Amino acid sequence: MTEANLCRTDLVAVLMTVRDETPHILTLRNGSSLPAGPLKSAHRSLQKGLRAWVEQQTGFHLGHIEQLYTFGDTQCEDGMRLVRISYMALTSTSTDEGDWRSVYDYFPWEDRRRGDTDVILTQIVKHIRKWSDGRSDRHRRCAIAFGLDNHPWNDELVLQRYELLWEAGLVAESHIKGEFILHSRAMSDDYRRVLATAMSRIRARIRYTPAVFDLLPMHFTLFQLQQTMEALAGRFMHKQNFRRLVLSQHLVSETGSYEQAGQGRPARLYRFDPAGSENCYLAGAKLPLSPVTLSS
Amino acid sequence: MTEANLCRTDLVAVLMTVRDETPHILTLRNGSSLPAGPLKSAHRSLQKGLRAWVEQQTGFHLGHIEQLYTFGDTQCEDGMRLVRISYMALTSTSTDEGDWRSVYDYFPWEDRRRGDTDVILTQIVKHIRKWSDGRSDRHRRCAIAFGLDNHPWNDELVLQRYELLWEAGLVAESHIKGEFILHSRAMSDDYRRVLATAMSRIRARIRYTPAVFDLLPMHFTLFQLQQTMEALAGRFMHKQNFRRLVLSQHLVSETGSYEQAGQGRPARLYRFDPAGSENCYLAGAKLPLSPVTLSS
DNA sequence: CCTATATATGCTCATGTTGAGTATAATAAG
DNA sequence: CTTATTATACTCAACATGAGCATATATAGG
Repeated sequence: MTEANLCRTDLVAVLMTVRDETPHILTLRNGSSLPAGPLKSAHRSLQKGLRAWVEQQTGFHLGHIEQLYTFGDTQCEDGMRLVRISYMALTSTSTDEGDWRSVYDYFPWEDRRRGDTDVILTQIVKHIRKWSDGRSDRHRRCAIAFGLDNHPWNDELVLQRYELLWEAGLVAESHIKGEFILHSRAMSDDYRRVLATAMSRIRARIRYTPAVFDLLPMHFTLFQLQQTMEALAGRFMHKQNFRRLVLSQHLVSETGSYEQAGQGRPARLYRFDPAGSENCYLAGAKLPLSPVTLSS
Repeated sequence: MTEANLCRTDLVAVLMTVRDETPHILTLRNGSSLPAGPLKSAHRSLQKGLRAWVEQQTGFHLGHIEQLYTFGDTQCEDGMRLVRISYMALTSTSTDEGDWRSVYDYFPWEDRRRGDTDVILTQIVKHIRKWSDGRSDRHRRCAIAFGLDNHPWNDELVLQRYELLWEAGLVAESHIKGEFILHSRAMSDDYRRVLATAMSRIRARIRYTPAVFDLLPMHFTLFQLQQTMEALAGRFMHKQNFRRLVLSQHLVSETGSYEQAGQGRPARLYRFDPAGSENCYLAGAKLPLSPVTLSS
């Protein structure tokens, strides 16, 4: 009964930072792999183990760490199952060391800030429509994922989009060989799916947790904050409204000093204010709850 | 280097349903354990393996299945690490078979619909204030988790609350022996933490995915839907506004028939409408994004 | 010094969403 | 017929959001 539950277990890390207004990840083997290694039993929790392992290997200080997903689909040569536990870790440390690559090399269709992304998407739509032709379930999934038929573009659906492209044979990793492969960087061992999971997760996280601040220096301008959000979301935001939103939540407080002037009026510098972070529900519980209060 | 990554791997399932306006879970060993078993290598993906395993063991049809978290803290007798991959599964099948128990037996403080929950919470606050006395970080965590100091009660923080109680030595499973233990049902092997994770997750899920409908029969009234949500959230909702919200999202469509009248005016019966489910962001992306549309 | 340009910041306003009710409709029980 | 009970419809103030205009403060070039 219990002889079958021995598995090889690996940790996989998506180490993310934002530089040059673009999210970057640490890669290995010429961009085709993510940092991964066997689970050592030295640490009490997996999370602590991962932190220690990555910090030791890379020398970076890690901010927010989050477990993503545990994959068990892979079979080893020896017939044993390989379980891979994936994590996302954020860092603001930017070094030239290590092979950092833009996330959008792997998902060019996810950066809606570039004007030419529409060209890629038009291409995708053409092929994916062919794949979903006559299958209403596929058609609906595509419409929702890619924002067709009056559906809005939902930037959090990175994983759904990647899986559709995989199913339709439009990426190199796919199990079927389509006659057309999208121009984008591939990865081995399904690591690109792990990366898609990470992007979905971070795009969701920045909305209602203060996770972005782990990607910023101690002091920053509101526009730097905005640009970091934009880099992750792959979308432009309305500058004045972004200010209003952030300031109204008291997520940041003024440092009193100003940015080293470049062009134009110098911007105020702010720091993250943890005291306001519990209000960081930019989105949030919109159920029509009746109020509940407890007298402390 | 690779000799250390052999682990025992177990699947753990939180099988949830709602009956009698209360969320229930399937338990074992007199309520002290959850269904768990070794990972068999028969199935291609973990998710499919779990579904087959639970459906075979229990005979229930499972709706929404979701991976919760992978725990690696446990050490076996033989020195090998035990990795436990936990899942939540929803079912609307209600049978008398199996040892189903109310979730609120394990977390009485989470059901804010009962008037006497305030008594429990007052008790908790008394002890937890003592524990956090003079430690501002602890004080802040408690305030946010338990809705003190003008913080609103956030029903999604089930796990945070449980972990605080655990740290403070107020639950039986705790590593430290407090002089006071809260009246609530305990579990072995940290299963209660898994359950807390599941409750946190489902309370988040019902807000912006149509997961609730997996807990309802095919046809239902709006008030049944509301009561199911209330059971999970542990909160009462405003009836008229709940209707408005659900109907405005086109999440349901009328069946044309009416409930078998009990008291009062008979209620219309509805069914879930998957066509509207992509609008199920009751909460959602409230970033001030600039609009993006793609001409299909 | 004056002007053009660039950026930051402040403010307005129409529209939509939410919280908290009041009002009305349709049934059962007495 | 009256009352109790539940379902459903509608109102209204407060607040949040999307979109844009207006002003402030810097640099660069004449």
